[in-house]
Amino acid sequence: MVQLGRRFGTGPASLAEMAADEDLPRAYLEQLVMSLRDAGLVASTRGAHGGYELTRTPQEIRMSEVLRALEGPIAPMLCATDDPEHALVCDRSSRCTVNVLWVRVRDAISGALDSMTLADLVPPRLVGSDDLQGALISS
Amino acid sequence: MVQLGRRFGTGPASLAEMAADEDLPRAYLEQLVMSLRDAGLVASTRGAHGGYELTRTPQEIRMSEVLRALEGPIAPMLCATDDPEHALVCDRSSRCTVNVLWVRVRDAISGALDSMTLADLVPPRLVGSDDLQGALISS
DNA sequence: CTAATCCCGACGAAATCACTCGGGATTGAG
DNA sequence: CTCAATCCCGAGTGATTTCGTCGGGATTAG
Repeated sequence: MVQLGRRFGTGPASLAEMAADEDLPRAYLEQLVMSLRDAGLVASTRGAHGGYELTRTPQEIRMSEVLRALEGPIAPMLCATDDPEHALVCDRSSRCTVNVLWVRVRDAISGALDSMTLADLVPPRLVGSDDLQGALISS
Repeated sequence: MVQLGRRFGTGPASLAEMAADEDLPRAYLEQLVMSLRDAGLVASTRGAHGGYELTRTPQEIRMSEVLRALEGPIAPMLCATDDPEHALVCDRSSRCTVNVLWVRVRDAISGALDSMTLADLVPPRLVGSDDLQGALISS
């Protein structure tokens, strides 16, 4: 996703390119990207010169969305999951008082993940190139 | 630990008792308790009528300590671990910008875990017993 | 002495993770 | 039209972790 964030606006990037850049096996990367596509975070273009690209700007993509797409609902424990669909009541729930702890932990994680967007992780362009002369002063 | 918190001050509890109360296999519970003992959270008494008990009051035991004892250092990823001993720099660290995210997540988890003590999870004694008549009004 | 209890190392089944494999479907370029 | 590039997708694999079992030794109260 950071890859795609960096290339945002320059057209689709193929799996082969990304795999080379990130030094990940192409077939594995494919699986990950399919999850991201299913979640609506990236769009694919099929056929020659196809590839993947973000469906929104990096600023608009919260890391919580990315993580949920890749790893499923945020849930430090089964009894404290994000997703009401998969809410699971364990058979100990009557006696068990620990659930409130996991809910707090989950909310802490969600908060941290919600507070960062993909843009926060896309490495800033290195200064020094001549098209950015005023950048240091103006920012 | 919640078990032991409830029994705090009433002498050691044996594995057999706790296993029955919590409906966990005794042999497995044993492993967990050994970790807690190694971490100094519980003390053991050997021999007949032996067992385990907390070494501090429930109020003095942070849940972060319990979790670290049972699950190891708090680390959503290897590159963002709590414990400087086991700090591991992954071979992608030069290109990878995601580390800051994991550090934030880790700190969020640590914060949540530090903010709760075992006492927060020990179920309050049920009211209605005659030695607590004024409790409802005074609280 | 003996029964209750902790101590401890080894083993095992099931789930998960990171990944591979093989082939089918779609599309742009020549 | 054809072909190469590319996405689509289900199935399989090996390492690791998790949750648990097993068997026996050491210690101590009664």
